[in-house]
Amino acid sequence: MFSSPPSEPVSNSSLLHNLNPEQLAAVTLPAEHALILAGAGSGKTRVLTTRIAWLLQTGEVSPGGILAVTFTNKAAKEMMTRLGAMLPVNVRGMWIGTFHGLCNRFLRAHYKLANLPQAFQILDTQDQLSSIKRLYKQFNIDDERFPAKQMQWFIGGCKEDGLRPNAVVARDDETRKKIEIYQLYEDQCQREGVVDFGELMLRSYELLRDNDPIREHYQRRFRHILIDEFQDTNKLQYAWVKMLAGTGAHSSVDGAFQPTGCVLAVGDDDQSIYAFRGARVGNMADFVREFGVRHQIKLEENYRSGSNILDSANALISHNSKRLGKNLRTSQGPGEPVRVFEATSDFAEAQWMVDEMKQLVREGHERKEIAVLYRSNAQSRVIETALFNASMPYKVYGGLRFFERAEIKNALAYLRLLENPRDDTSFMRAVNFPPRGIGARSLEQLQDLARASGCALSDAVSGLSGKAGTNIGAFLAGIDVLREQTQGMSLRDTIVATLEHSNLLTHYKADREGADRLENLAELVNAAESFVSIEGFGRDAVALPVDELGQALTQSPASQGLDLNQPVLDIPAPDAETGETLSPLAAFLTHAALEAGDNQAQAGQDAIQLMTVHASKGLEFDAVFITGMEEGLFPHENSMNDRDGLEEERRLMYVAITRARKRLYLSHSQTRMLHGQTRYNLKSRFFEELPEEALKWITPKQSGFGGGSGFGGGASYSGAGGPYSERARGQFGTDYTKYNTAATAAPVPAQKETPGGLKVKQKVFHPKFGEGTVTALEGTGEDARAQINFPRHGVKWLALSVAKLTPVP
DNA sequence: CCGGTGACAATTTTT
DNA sequence: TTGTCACCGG
Repeated sequence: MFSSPPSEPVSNSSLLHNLNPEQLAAVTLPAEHALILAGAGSGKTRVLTTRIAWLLQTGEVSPGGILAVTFTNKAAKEMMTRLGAMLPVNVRGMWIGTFHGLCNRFLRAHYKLANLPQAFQILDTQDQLSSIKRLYKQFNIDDERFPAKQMQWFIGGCKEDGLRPNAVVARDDETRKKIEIYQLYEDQCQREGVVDFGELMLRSYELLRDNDPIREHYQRRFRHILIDEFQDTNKLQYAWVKMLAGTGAHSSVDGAFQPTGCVLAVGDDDQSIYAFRGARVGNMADFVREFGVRHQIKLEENYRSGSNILDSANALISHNSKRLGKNLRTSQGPGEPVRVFEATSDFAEAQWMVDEMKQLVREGHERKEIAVLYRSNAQSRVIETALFNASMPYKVYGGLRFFERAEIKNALAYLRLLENPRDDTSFMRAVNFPPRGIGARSLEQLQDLARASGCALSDAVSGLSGKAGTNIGAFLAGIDVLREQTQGMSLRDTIVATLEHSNLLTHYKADREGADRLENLAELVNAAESFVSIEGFGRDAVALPVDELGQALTQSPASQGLDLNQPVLDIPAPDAETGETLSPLAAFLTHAALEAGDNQAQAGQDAIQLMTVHASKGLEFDAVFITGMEEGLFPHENSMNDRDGLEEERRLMYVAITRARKRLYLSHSQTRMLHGQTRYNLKSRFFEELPEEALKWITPKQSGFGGGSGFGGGASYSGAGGPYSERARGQFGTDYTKYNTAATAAPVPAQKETPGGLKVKQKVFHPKFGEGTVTALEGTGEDARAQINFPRHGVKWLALSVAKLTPVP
C-alpha cells in the first residue's frame, strides 16, 4: 500500500511546481528551526510532504535522518502515501508516524533499557479504566471518594506533565491519596508488563532524557524533525520533541557533541480545539522563543472556499484575543452567501435540512459531499431520524471503533493471554466470558491471593483450593494448551484456533442478536490476514530489519544524513542475547491498540456525513450544515464561563466554517429537546460576529418568540439579508413557513402582548438568580409568565405576578 | 448468571 | 430522553 511506485526520481522543478510563494518558501527553507502557520485549506499537508521530498531530493538528508510526527494514523498514512508518490523511497522504513506509534517503535527497540518486556502490550482507554477499577477492589479504594474515571484523568494528566508519582506535589490529603493510587497503578502496570498511552510517551521521554548515548544517537540521527498540528501538542510531546532536537541545553558530559536537529513545526493556533485533552497552543509561542526560531511563514492563501465563507471565518476569529495573527484569503470570487436558518424546533431544523439536502442532491451534489456538523453527539439523533424517515443514506462518525467493540476486545483478551499470562486486565475479561461458572466470589479469592503474594492472577491460581481452584485452573490450563497448540501457527490460524477454543463463536452463535458480533469476529481474522500480508508483519510494532533501512538509504539520492558505519541503535529487531523477536501476534495486538480502526463503517458509500465539529477537523465538503447554533450549545454552556473556554469555542466555530467549499448553512432552533427536556435557547452569539454582508437569512425572521403567527401567518419576512424575497423562495424551491410548526410542546407564544412590559431578549435582574435574558413570554394578566435564561441557573419559567424582576437596560 | 430496577449523568477525542 | 452501572431477586 505504501510501497513506492517504480518511477524515476522526479526533478526538482516538478517537485516544486504549482506551489505559491509562501508554500515554496516553506518547502525550501534552510536547515534551521521554523514555524509554519498554516491556515485552513492552505495546503499544509502538501507543504509538509513536499518539504520532506525536497530535503531528500537535494541530498540535505537521507530518509533515515527524518522524523515526521503526526497525531493520527490517518495523517501519518496520508503523509507516507503522498511522499511515496513523490519519490521512490521506502516510506515504511522512515520514521513517519504518530507520537505514540513512534514511541512504541522506540520502546520496542530499547525495551531492556526501558525496563519493559519485549512484547509489552498497550492498554487502551477502556483497559486502563478497568485496570484502575481492579486496583480499587484489591486495595479497597472508595470509588465514591475517588471516582475511577477521575483517577484515570488524574494519572493521564500527570503523565502528560511528565510527572511520576514521586514528583507530583501533594498539596492536600486528597491529592496525597491520589498520588498513592497513581503509584499503585504504576506498580500494577509494571508487574503486568503493560503500558498505557501516556506511558508510551513518558517512558520514551525519560529514556531519552536519562540515557546519554541513546539520546545523542537519536539527536545525531534525526537531522530534520517535522511536526504536524503543532498547536495540538501537549507539554510532554513538546518536551519530547525538544529532547530529540537537542536545543543545545543537553549536550553530553564532555561537551563535544553539538546537536543539530532542525524542527519544522506546522500548525494553526486558530484551529486549536483540544485544550480539554491537554493540548497547549502556547507551545507554538514557546517553540519560537526557546528554539530561537528565525523563520516563520504564514500560509494564508485558501484553496477551498469562496470569500463569503472566508470572510465569515476571518471576522469570527478576529474576536479572539490570543492569536498569532493570520487572515485567510482566496483568489476565488465571493461564492455563495452563507445561508442562515432559524427553526422553531430541533425537529423542524432537521426537516428543513433534509429538504435542503434533497435539493442539493437533485442539483447533482454527491451525498458524501454534504456534511452536518454539530457541537455534541446528542444532537445527531433528531437529524438521524429525519434522514431515516426520508430514506436518505447517512453515516454518523464517532462511536465505537472496530478494535473497541466488546466482542473484539473479548477475543483480543484471549490472544493477549497467550502472549502474556501476567496481563490481569485480559485475564479478568476472559476468565468468565463466555460464562463458565466462575463467579465473583472465586475471583475475589483469587485477587486476594494474588495481592498477598504480589503476583499475577494466573500465578495465584495454583494457591486456590476447592471448586474455584478447579474451574479457574481449568480455564488457565486451557489457555496453556492453546498456547502450545498455536506455536508455529500463522497469525490467522492462531486467531481462528483461539476463537474456537474460547467458545466465543459458539456463544455468539447461540445469541440471537449475535450475528453482527460474529461478523466482526470474522472481520478480525481478515484484519489479521491483511496485517500480515499487506501491512507487512509487525512493521507498525517492530523496528525494521537492518537491510530494509539500508535499502531505503541506498535509494536516497545522498546518504550523508546517517553514517552507516555507526551503530544503529534503533534496529535490534531480534533480541541481542536471546535472538527473540516479537511474535506476529504481539505485533498484531500492538497494532490493534495503537490503531483502533476506522469508525466509518461503510466508507465509500455515498451517504450524508454526520459528525461533531471536532471530528470534522481536517476534512472538507461541498456543502456544510452547522446546526444547533445556540447559546449554551455552541458556544457550549460548560465553556462559556471563562474567556479561554469561549475562545476555544470560537476556534471550534472557525474550524466548522472553514470545512465548506461551496455552500455553508448555519441553523439554530428556538426549542430543542435535550436530556428529555425542551430547552429554549437564544441564537448563538457567534451570529453577531459574522459579517452581515456575507450572510443570507433564508428564514422568515421571527419577531420575538414563536414568530407570532404562530405558527402560521403574520411573520415578518425581514432579516439581515434583507426581505425574504420571492426570488429567494423560488430559487430554493421550498416553502420555509412549513417548518414553523413546532413539533414539540412549545408554549403558546404571546401574541403582540408584552406582559409586565417585558420583551423577548430583554435582560432582567432577579434577586435570587441574578441577571438573565427573557426567552419567551406567555399568558396575560395574573397568569403572565416569562421564560428567562439565567446563565448560572439555567432556563426558568417565572410568574410575573410573583417574581421580582427588574429590567436591565 | 441472568434480567429487572432505580439512580445518575449526559461537551468535545486520539493514541 | 438515553445509556450506564451497581445491586438484588429468582
